[in-house]
Amino acid sequence: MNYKKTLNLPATKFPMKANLAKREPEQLKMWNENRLHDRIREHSKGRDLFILHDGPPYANGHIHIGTALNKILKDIIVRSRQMAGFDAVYVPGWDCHGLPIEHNVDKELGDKKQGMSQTEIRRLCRAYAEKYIDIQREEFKRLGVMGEWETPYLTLDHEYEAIIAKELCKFAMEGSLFRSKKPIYWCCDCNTALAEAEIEYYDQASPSIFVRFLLKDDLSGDVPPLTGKKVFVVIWTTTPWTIPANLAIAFHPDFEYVAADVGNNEVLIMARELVEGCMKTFGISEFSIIADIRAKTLERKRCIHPLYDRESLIVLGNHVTLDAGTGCVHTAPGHGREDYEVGLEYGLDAYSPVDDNGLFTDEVGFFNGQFVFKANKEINAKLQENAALIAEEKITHPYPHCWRCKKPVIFRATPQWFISMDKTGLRKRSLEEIDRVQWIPHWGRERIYGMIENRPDWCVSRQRAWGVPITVFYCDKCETLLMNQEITDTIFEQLKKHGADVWLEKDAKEFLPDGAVCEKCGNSTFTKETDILDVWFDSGVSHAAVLEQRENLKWPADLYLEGSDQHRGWFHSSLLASVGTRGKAPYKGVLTHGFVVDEGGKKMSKSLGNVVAPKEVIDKYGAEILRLWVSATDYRDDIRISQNILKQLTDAYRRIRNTCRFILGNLSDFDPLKHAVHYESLPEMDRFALCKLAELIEKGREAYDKYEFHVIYHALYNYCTVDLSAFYLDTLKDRLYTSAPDWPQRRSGQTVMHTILDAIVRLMAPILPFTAEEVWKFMPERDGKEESIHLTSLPVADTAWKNRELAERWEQLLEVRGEVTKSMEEARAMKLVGHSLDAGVIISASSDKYEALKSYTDDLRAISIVSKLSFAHKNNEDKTVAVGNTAEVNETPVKVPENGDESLSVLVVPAPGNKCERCWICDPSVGTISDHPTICRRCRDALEYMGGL
RNA sequence: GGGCCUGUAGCUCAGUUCUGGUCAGAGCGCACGCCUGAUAAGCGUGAGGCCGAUGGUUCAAGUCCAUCCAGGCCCA
Repeated sequence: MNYKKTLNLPATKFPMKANLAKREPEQLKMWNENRLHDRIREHSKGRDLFILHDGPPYANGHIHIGTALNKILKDIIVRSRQMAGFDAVYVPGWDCHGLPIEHNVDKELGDKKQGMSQTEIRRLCRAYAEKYIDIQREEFKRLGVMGEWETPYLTLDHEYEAIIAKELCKFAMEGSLFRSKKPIYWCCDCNTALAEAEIEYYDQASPSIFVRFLLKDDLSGDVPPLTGKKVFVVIWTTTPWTIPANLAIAFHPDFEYVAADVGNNEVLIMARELVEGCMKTFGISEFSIIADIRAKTLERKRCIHPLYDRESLIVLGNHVTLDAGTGCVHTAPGHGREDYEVGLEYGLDAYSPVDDNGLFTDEVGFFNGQFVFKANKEINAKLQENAALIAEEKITHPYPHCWRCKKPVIFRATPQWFISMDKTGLRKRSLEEIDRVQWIPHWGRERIYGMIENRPDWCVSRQRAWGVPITVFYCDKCETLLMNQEITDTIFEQLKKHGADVWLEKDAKEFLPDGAVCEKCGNSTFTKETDILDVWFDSGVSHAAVLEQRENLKWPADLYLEGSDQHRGWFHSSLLASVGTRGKAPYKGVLTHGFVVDEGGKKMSKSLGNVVAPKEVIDKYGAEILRLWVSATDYRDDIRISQNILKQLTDAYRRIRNTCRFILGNLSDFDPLKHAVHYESLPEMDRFALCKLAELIEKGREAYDKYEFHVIYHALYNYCTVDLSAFYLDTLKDRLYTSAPDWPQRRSGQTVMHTILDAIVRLMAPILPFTAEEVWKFMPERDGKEESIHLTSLPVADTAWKNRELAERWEQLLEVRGEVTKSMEEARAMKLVGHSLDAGVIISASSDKYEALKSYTDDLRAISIVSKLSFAHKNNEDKTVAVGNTAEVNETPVKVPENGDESLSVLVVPAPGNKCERCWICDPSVGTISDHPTICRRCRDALEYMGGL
């Protein structure tokens, strides 16, 4: 007789091989056809909302591993909150305006751009953005990210553009929007402003000049050795043409400065460290240091400009270095970024007497109308004439050039629009709001607080084409801003209807009420601003354009989740945009993740060749592996990825998958309604398994709540490996396979396995949505079984399952099992046994242990998976073993192992009796059954019960 | 150069704050062995770390302090 056929071996069509790269797209298709997302929305109507507001990725290029990480994290959160009982609506978005798109369109156009209208270029930019939105949308969907992909929010939507304008108008009406000069990169040849990204550095020869400024204020009070001397401060510059715009000289507050007497009653002030070198350059061999001067002493003292009858203020700034020059830095706030910054602190004007073509204006007198670079020579001559030029050389250094025409660019102050941080208390209110937000990790608070505390006013204007215009008017005569509710409403309606292009196409008067006059000077003609807005303003108002607009969302959001760089970016601009107009932060919580780096912790770069593309991972392993990777790491730090790490994750995935598969195989004949065994009737071991499951569920739920997914990954994985595969399921096999199908010990095991699988599949669903769904479909049908795992909820642990006393008892049994397996290994090494069922075990225990364990003899035998297990008393004095009934053993004991636990030792012997052909357990009853001489009594009973006899 | 953060076995993570002492752990991987009734599976045993480095505080430091090194993000 073929007894194998009488066993209940696992049977399932659930494939062992995941074949994710192929199966995932099919699953996606199916979800799409079944309108799963819509069903989930309907299903959760009326629940509390949980809103994770999507930070819009930039609609340019394919997604990279960092974008994938971000979106998967969001998806895990949305799915887990959904399954925790919320209505978690996720509306993805895209950031569509801005320089990179315009720049790429520019590049594609080349010379064709000449003669094209602003509107035509904008149309191309729009098409470009839309193209990449479609590409990225598919890429995100492929990751298994669920959301309203059919109706995402786009910053280029007409309504969104209208809201951008409307929010800006609020700032204008409130009085925090103002116009002021600020230096920017400017190409005199292309006649255009340039962004940082459009600058290319090439080496260039420049003049290098040292100029002395006569100190106007008398310093002899503070520094007596200077009494009666002519004191000069010496500066160095490579752009003589900015000397006419000099308004200050900057000193470092911490450097040491000295006064060097160079004879002729003249004294030069420079940084001590640079004196020697400079004097050589100047050709001055005879000099003596006559005083040390602290920078603080010089602060706010005044020098006389070498060319004009004007003062130059001495200021302090940390940007001053000792790398070159004199340690006293020529400062023209209209022509340098740091100059501008330090100028702001001292209330200096961003003076820039240069026009769009790079020609000096008539303000500068002598050089009026000259091109700045050409004027260098003449300026030097003039300085020479005024005895201010101490030295003149040539220097080759990297200098910024225009990306398009490759000509050197200049830094030049032009009028820009700003949102003031302090005029209306925006800074103060924002700082207060920061403390009302939950920052995860907690240090996010320090980071953004420091930034808001120290940042300058927000420059919101850009001189570009692809963006939302700054929809304001200012008086032609006095430049006063004109803005009121009526104008705001008109602008909003116009943009909502026609998009932002309408601002360029229509005349100013179409937006202005009849008879509008400047409230300051009464003039009735106005300039329509044509600058566009900083794209950070676009995305910064998403709370208004999305959260407030859509009925299924709410304001403020529960959570914003982006990389930690967004403390400076979106979290920052969103906070300002919201506090400035609503007085409150647009989010209750902000979660940040780190950046993806390689296995060595180095950032990814093409040159290092360590870039991992999401597509490659998906094609090779599947999106589930990428998702598992996201869940496995503590994303608050940098996140490492490598082939090695992915390999490990595929192993882990297989283990989880196989565990599910094994359970499914053993549930093939299980109907939960008919066969489930009540908790009270379960054997202790099964109740212990449920106790472990309860621990897992609680840990998992708590971890989801705290967004600590790596805790779930580890808990789930360890549970599958340690608690299930290596213990419970392995032990259960005998019961499942050899019992008659309906025997209670088998149904008990199935009941518990079904409960376990139901729980772990729910627990993994937010992380592994594809696999969870696949398993779900193979699970036994029952009344009320949802059609999709994603329509269910997270598992709940029955309070009855938690039984500490029982758990402690069984942890002890597991320890004994550990002793047995150790001893088994020694017996194996001696070739005494192979399969553990070949062995019998005699455990010698001290009296207390003996009493505690004796009644668990059968359980211990089962969990040790040996054929026979018996107990003997142990004599602690002489460490000899008294085997109770040696007749059972038949063979000479091999060894008394020196176990770590002195009170317990294990003796492994060949199992008594013959091996049952059916259940493989050695038992004396084998051979005693006349019709079935190769099986044991238990198997005979099973066969009889099944009607096989 | 400044701000914020990170550094425990080959890998992924526990343990690290307020609350210093039985705290050096888990799983994987690896090595060796077993099984062939989860089989492109399953089980067992074992080896692996001077807790980034150096100083300090303390009776006692992975845990507190300082400095340094390496790395990340954001600024300059």
